[in-house]
Amino acid sequence: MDQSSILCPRFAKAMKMMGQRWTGLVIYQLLTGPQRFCSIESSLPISGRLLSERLKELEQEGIVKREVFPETPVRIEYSLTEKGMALEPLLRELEKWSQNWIEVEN
Amino acid sequence: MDQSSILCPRFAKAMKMMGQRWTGLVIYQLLTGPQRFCSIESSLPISGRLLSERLKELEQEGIVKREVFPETPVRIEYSLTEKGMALEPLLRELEKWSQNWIEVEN
DNA sequence: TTTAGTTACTTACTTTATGTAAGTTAGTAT
DNA sequence: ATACTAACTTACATAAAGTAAGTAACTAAA
Repeated sequence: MDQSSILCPRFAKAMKMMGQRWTGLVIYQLLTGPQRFCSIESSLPISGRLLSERLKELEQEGIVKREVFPETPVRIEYSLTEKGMALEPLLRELEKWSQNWIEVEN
Repeated sequence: MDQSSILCPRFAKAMKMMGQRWTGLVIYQLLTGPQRFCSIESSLPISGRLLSERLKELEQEGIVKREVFPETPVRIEYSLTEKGMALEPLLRELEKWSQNWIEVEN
């Protein structure tokens, strides 16, 4: 478990983030536009507990922006920052790959 | 936890795979060419236990190919299949994104 | 002919992450 | 007061990951 070749720390960090359950799908969902908590929650098979956790992490990374609208009941919108938007090509590549190489069923 | 919009099952499956710890890094490492177990193990901070598990999963998905050379001691080489190679653009996108948007330290 | 060395794994066990469900907070509306 | 809503939290069970030691098959050295 000692590394002989050095992994680029930026790349390793990005991998650690994207290689976390739900992160990619949450960002993918936000590519369709700003959305509130319950909307993301119902578009993915993720629980509120984890969605809350992931959104917090993504906000800290500067990938997601959280905006509070003091309406009734309160509306909170999540959207992608420029850094988050920059992930679109990556997600489109995964989309393409999955269309070309994954068959469903199992 | 009910989905109102339907997630494409191919994309969801690809996400589940790539959004697993180490999967992306193992494939990234194999992009540099066929390699044996101990070589991958020492190039990433992954343990033998998990590397063995991931390689088995990737082999089952048809992303990685395992070849046994009955030398002394036995040599086993892992390489990417065509399906695995097709993930290169995706990994290059992540590489680019990380160079542009991630700063190291923390 | 014991002893040690090599690669490629397994097994056993601990810690961390995730899944599930119920509960909380703040602000109306009835 | 009671109920309703959105957005979370908390508590607890299960699954996945981390760590370290062990195994199998073979060779090479003492």
